[in-house]
This record gives sequence, C-alpha cells and structure tokens, in this order.
Amino acid sequence: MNLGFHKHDHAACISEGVARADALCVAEGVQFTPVRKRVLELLLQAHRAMGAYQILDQLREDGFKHQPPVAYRALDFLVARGFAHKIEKLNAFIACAHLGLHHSPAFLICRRCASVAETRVDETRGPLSDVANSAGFVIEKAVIEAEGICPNCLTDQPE
Amino acid sequence: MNLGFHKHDHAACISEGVARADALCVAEGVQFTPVRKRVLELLLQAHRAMGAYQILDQLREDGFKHQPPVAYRALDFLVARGFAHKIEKLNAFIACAHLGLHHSPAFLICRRCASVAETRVDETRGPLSDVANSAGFVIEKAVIEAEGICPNCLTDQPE
DNA sequence: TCTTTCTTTGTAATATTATAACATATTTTG
DNA sequence: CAAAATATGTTATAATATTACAAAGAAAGA
Repeated sequence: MNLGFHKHDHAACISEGVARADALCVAEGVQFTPVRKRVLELLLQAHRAMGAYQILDQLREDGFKHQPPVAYRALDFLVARGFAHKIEKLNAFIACAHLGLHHSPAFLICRRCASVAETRVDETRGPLSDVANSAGFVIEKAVIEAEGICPNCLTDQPE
Repeated sequence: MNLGFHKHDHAACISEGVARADALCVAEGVQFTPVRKRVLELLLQAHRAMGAYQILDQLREDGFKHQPPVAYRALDFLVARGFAHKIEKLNAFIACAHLGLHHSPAFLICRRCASVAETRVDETRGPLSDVANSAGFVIEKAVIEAEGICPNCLTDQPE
C-alpha cells in the first residue's frame, strides 16, 4: 500500500485535493471560502503536519488576516468535513490523504523526519472494538497514532 | 473484562498502586520522591484524567511547591516509568490501571461523564501493525484513544 | 569520610496552543 | 428587499508546556 513515504507528482496532488474538496462543498451546500481553500492548499503543499501558528504565518505572507481564530476556524471547518485531520500527539494538522472517502484514519508518525502517513482502519474490527463491545462502550471516534521510524529513515542513516 | 466503569474499593486501589510503584522504584534504583508519590496518589484518587494545572492546584493545597515545572517533572517521571499515561486527546494524565505490567495501553473516553477506561492491546497484531509491517514502518509507541459513550451514560439518561 | 558526580528541586520567565466574546460583513433564504 | 444564517475581523485572554539556571540533596568512588 502506498503510504506517502515516497516521491510523487505533488502539484497534481494539491490541485486534485482542492478540486475534490471544492466539489464536496458544492454538493453539501457549504462555502469553500478563500481562507479555507488556502489553508487546505497549504496543508496539501506541506505534505506534513503543520501547527496552527505555522499556518498563520503562511497566511500572513499570503496577505490574509492572521489572528489565531482565522487559522483555527479554517482548520475546524476542514477537520469537521474530513478534509484535514488533527494529529493529537503533535498538536498539528494534516491534509486528508483520502479526501472524499468516509473513513477512520490512523497515522504513522516518524519521530526522525516528522513525516506522517495516513492509513485507514476498520473501526468495527480489531482488539479495541472487541473490548469496547464487551464492555458496552459505544465508540464514536478513535484517535490512532503510531510513533516510530519510517522506512526512509530506517535505511538512510543509523540513528 | 473489568474496565473501570464500576464501583470498587478505592482506598485499597490507591494504596496498592502507590505500594507497587514504590517497589518498582526500589527495584530500578530510582527515587520515588514525595512530589512524585503525591502526584501518583492524586491521579489514583481522582480515578480520571487530570490536567497538569489541576494537579498543581492540589499540590498547592498540600503545601508543595506549585510552579508548572513541579507538576510536569513529576508527570514526566510517572509517564516514563509507566505509572501514568498521558491522554493526548485531553491533554491530561491518568494513573496506570495495570501498574507494573509492561503493556501498550488504549483508552475509552466517555464524552459525557469524562471517565476514562484503560485497556491493553496487543501491539504486534491488528490492522495497524499489518499496515506498518507492509510499509516497513517500525512502530515504537501507539496512541490509541477511542471517544464515545460509556455503558453507565448509555443507560443513565438519554442524550 | 570526603568530595565529586548525578539527580532532583526552586524559581522566574516565556513559549506554544487554543478559545471567548462581540462587532461587522457577507451570503442565503423567504 | 428584509430577515436569517453564516462567515470574518479583532481584541483579549485562557490553557498548556518548556527553557534556563541556581541551589539542594542523594549516590558513588576514592
């Protein structure tokens, strides 16, 4: 499976992501405003997790307003629609790698190069949902973030 | 499996937890100093996730020093030894429910009553490790936090 | 024991992440 | 167009966490 630990046509991946989000917003009747679009572009472009204040800095350079709520509102919007995800472990945000597909994301975070790969997991299976089911706990959302070393960093240099 | 969503002998559970941590510190030759012990007691007593500043408030009442580093240092110590865990989703800390057993914890967080249950998961199995293995990613630590409704809140009242 | 080394604590200052509150503007709807 | 809903601008502040350095205490080797 392609997990993002590789080279690819990045310009296309940005424009495709934005186009897909655009279409989804039209379909759902919500506004894909300039800041929202720009923040998604920034996240797609960075191709890594970005903190809200990093995004804010970029917005300033782009001539957008740059008080904290500007970034947090746009991020809230993107996260609510599944266009981006928050990585709790990093207090940072990343563009969704499976934009448009309803899914339960899981992340592999490299502690060496800070790259983040997104994969999908089946919420209804696995040890966690077994435990939840038998305890009568209803899972609504799961944060699954694995930290370790990505294949590139494993081969590149010894630690 | 007992997940903590129930009544139990709490005094015993606190003293046992502290005693176990104490023994482990002796065995490992590290200092289980008064602040460290007190913070673990507070976490065991609360039996829920506590923020660092909540702990700090309690420490102040107990006559301990109460600048932020006091709490963060004690928490770092407890987390490093596995006596407590950080719940990333809540930016809060909780006493380990399986003190002394090496394990990979997972949490069930009730969004209604804020209770947190800890369970153990097998890191080497399940969909996430399958994905990691096939991608060549080496997982060192996994954050697994499920949010939802606990059995008590499900039956107590409708939402 | 002494002394030096390592670990822990005390403390001030500051960095980072996130939200509240409220006014204004813009878009959508009836 | 008017009303309602949604989005933005802005100030202020809350909540979480770390840096840096000095002082005190505990552990280890001579």
